[in-house]
Amino acid sequence: MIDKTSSAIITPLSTLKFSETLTLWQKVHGRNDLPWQQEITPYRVLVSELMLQQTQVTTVIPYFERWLQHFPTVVALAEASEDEVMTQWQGLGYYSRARNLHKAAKFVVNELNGQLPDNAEQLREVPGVGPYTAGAISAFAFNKPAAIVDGNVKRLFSRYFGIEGDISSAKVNKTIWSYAERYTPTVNNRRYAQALLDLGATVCTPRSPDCQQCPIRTSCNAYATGRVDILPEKKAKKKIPTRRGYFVLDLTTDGVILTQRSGDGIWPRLWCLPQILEPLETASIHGSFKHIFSHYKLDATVIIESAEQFGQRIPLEQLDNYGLPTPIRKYLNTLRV
DNA sequence: TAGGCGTGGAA
DNA sequence: TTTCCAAGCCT
Repeated sequence: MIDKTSSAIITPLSTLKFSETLTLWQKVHGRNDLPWQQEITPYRVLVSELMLQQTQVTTVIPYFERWLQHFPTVVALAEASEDEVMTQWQGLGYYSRARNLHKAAKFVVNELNGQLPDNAEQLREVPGVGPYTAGAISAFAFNKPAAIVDGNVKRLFSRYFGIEGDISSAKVNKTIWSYAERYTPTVNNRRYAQALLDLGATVCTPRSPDCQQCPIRTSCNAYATGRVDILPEKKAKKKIPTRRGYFVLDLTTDGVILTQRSGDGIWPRLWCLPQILEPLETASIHGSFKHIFSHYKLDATVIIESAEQFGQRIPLEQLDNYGLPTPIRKYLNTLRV
């Protein structure tokens, strides 16, 4: 006897059929020419995964290529200076990732005999490697069974299984991980993991998903119930505040005064114009710029003032050897013309 | 546990 | 112009 209430609800594919369908789809429609998918090594996967945290593929590609030129091996990275590391990372954002990657390289060389572990549990001990990245390295670098849950998987699974509730909540997160683990195949994990990300990034997109191209739409809960545009559920975002900032410009023919910021707050360990709380009444304004961070807007004023005591003078021609925040670099570049 | 932490591309 | 948000992690 068929239960009328449940017969209206779509039935998910079996775990085996699910992974097989996605894997076959990926082979034809997925991304298989990304730089970190060639000459696969644990180090290359580690670098790519740290760079890809909250950052789009097209943004990462040039940084990844340059990084591998400068730091070809995990040993080379472990032996590099912090300034070299920050210089190579400058412009990519979320700079704690750069320090974590540097720490990770030292950790691998000094504590792990130069070898990344192949399982998620041990990978979690590596600096900068969280639950997603641990699974990703296990699957991508070693082709081992490992669950991965990132923004793509959350969106894909919340729609496919019809999971309601705030997608950022701990409860829903736990539910998604549970599905992710249950549906992880025992073979072809590299391609299966790539399939999840590719499907989420190119078909099951946040806005205007292309359901007609989806290989699992006939068993998708959201598609069957007309909730593709409703799931995943997100709570309203708070408006970000605006903060005012004052930066000191002390420029002579010998160069500009820069100071290395602390490890706390925004732009940790990057070189920057000295920042002050309040300018003197007599200070003259050189210019201004605005910048938008993830959590606040910066309305910056650049003051002309002596700043010898705040930092060191650096010739403009040598700026490329220092890691500078993007808006500061852009501002200084306007002076060099 | 919720907020801090960048930047740029796309609609 | 505004808004969203992207292969998250750390504290």
